Order: sequence, then C-alpha cells, then structure tokens
Amino acid sequence: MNKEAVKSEALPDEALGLGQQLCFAVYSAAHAFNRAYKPLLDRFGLTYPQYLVLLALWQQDAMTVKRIGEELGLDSGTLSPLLKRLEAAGYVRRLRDPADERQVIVSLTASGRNLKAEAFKILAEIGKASGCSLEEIGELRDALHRLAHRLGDSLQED
Amino acid sequence: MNKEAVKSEALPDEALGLGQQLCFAVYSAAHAFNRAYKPLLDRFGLTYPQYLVLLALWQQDAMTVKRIGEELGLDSGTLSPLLKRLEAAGYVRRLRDPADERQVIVSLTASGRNLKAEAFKILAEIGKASGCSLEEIGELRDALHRLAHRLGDSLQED
DNA sequence: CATTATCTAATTGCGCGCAAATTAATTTTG
DNA sequence: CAAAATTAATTTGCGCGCAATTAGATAATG
Repeated sequence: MNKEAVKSEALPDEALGLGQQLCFAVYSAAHAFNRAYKPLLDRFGLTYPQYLVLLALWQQDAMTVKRIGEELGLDSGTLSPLLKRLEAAGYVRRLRDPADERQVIVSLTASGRNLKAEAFKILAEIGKASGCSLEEIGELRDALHRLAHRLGDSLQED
Repeated sequence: MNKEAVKSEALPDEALGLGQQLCFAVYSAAHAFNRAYKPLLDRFGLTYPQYLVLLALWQQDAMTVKRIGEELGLDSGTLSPLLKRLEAAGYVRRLRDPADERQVIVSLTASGRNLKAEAFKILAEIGKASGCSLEEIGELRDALHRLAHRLGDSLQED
C-alpha cells in the first residue's frame, strides 16, 4: 500500500500549512502594506482605502460612486460612508448629477488635487520599503492581477 | 529643458495609476481570495480569518492566543472576539492555562479536527480557481513573503 | 515580602468590506 | 401614459483589523 493509494487527493498533510498557502501570503502582504502606509497617511488624516480613492480620482476626476466602485472593486455600501469622510476631510466634493439624479459625482477639491504632489513622495517611500526593483514590482503586480481575475472569473462559473 | 529636468522625482505621472501599483494588486488579490473562499466556507459557518486560525491549529494544536497572533500577524483585539465565535460554533475550546492564568489555550474540538478533511477539498477548489501551477504558486508565495517581511522590517527602522 | 514593572487577554471605539433591505430616480413595458 | 422593472446610492447589521485602555496574573526589584 503506497502513499498514493492511501490519500486519494494526492495532497500531503503539509499542503494545509499556513506558510504553504498562497492565499495567506497575499493576506499577509496586504496587511503589511496597510501597516507600512499607515504612518505615511496619518499625517493627512487618510486611511489606505481613502488613499486608493484619491489615486483613482487623480487618474480620472469627477467619477460616479459606481464608477469608483468598479475601479477599486468595492460596492456603494463601502464607498458611501468612506466618501462622506473624504468629503468631511475636505479632499472631495459629492454632487448629484443634474442629468441623472440617481448618480452622485465625486470630484477632487483644490486640497485633494494638491495632495497628489505628496503622493509621489509616499510612493517613493513605499517603493524603498518594499525593496523591490521596478522589474520585480512589475512582474509581481501583473501576476497578482492575473490571479485576481482568474479567481473572480471562477465565481461566475458556478 | 528635457523631461528629466522638469520632474526632480523622476517619477512619471502614470506611476500613480491604480493599475501600476503593487499595493493595489495585492489589495485586489486579497479581496479576490476572500470572495473565492466565501461560498466554500459559508457551508461551515466560517469566515476566512476564522479558517486561517483553523489552518494554524491543524498544524499545531493547543496554542495560546498570543502564539496564534504571532502565526497570523493579528493581535488579541482581533483574535479574542473571533475565537469566541469559533468556540460558539463548536470548532475550538478556550481554557485558561492553570500554570499561567494570564494565558488562554485554544484547542480544537473533535468537530474542529474533523473539518480538516474538508479543508483539503477547499484547497483543491481554490487551487483550481487560481489557475496557477504549483511552481507558479510557490514563486508568488515566496516573493510575497519576502515583500511582507521587508515592509515589516522597514517599520522598525524609523 | 511588599512594591513596581511586565505580560496576557479582553474590551472599546472607529473604519473598512460586504450582504441585504430601503429610497428615490429612470427606463422599460404593456 | 401608467405600471412594472431596473438602476444608483444610502442605510443597517455583522465581522474583521487595529489603536488604546483595562483587568488580572506573574515576574522583577528594593
């Protein structure tokens, strides 16, 4: 009776180890980024998800809540209160679209636009902390995007 | 006046794009894993972080809250209520260590141990959804672990 | 041996992240 | 054009994740 015959899944016990799991590596790296960004963003009274919204708006200003949600992969239940806090902090404005009153258009304020210059410094600091070359960053990033898309696609197929 | 002279940071505007950022790729992949695991874990009444605790306990049973926190990178503020829910679900027991009453030892119940067999199936499903070869998974995982450690180290140095 | 310091969990408060329900506006349709 | 269906955003409820505080136990110190 060999090993293969005993375990039909062909997965050894160690396969369940935390350190073996890709999902846990991603989970840990996400938290590590959060912790690394925190002291850099605290100065501006921003959280990391709020910073992501600003990144999206610096790329393309005046988006609807739905559009921002598509960019970040978040729903309005998450974004509505987050955007209110960003507005209270003075970085964005929220205005109903006169052409379609269901929609809310989120736009940067002058203060929000000014923050973009600081973002380059933050990016440089994080880049240094990550200790990755630009090539390494590019490869990792693309591999993760492919992974996320495949995981997302697999949800539809059920 | 060439481009380099204009921008002292030497970082082009596109560098701030969401799609360019490694941190956002990690953030998105983490959420994608969460969403992929959700339907698989719902059957057992588990959340993804609770599943991670079980992974840790299958590897090494009867750990203190502090030890589990070191394994997962979480503090007692997160773990205390999470472990109470895991106990209420019948998967673990929480007992004060008689030798040191400050510590709480978390152990698997029979029900928690039995779940390990299901975890192999979950792992196989996620592995399929990820669409990664074992080599690819290994490389990505190791690259992310190195990244997380470097980001964590950089917090000490300030 | 009593005081102080340290350590472990638990608790509180706040901001995500998501499901589900709600409200209001627009579009589709019969 | 009126009724029904769809859409966008908000709200509610719950579980992380983390900072800060608290309570209780142990260790270190004078």
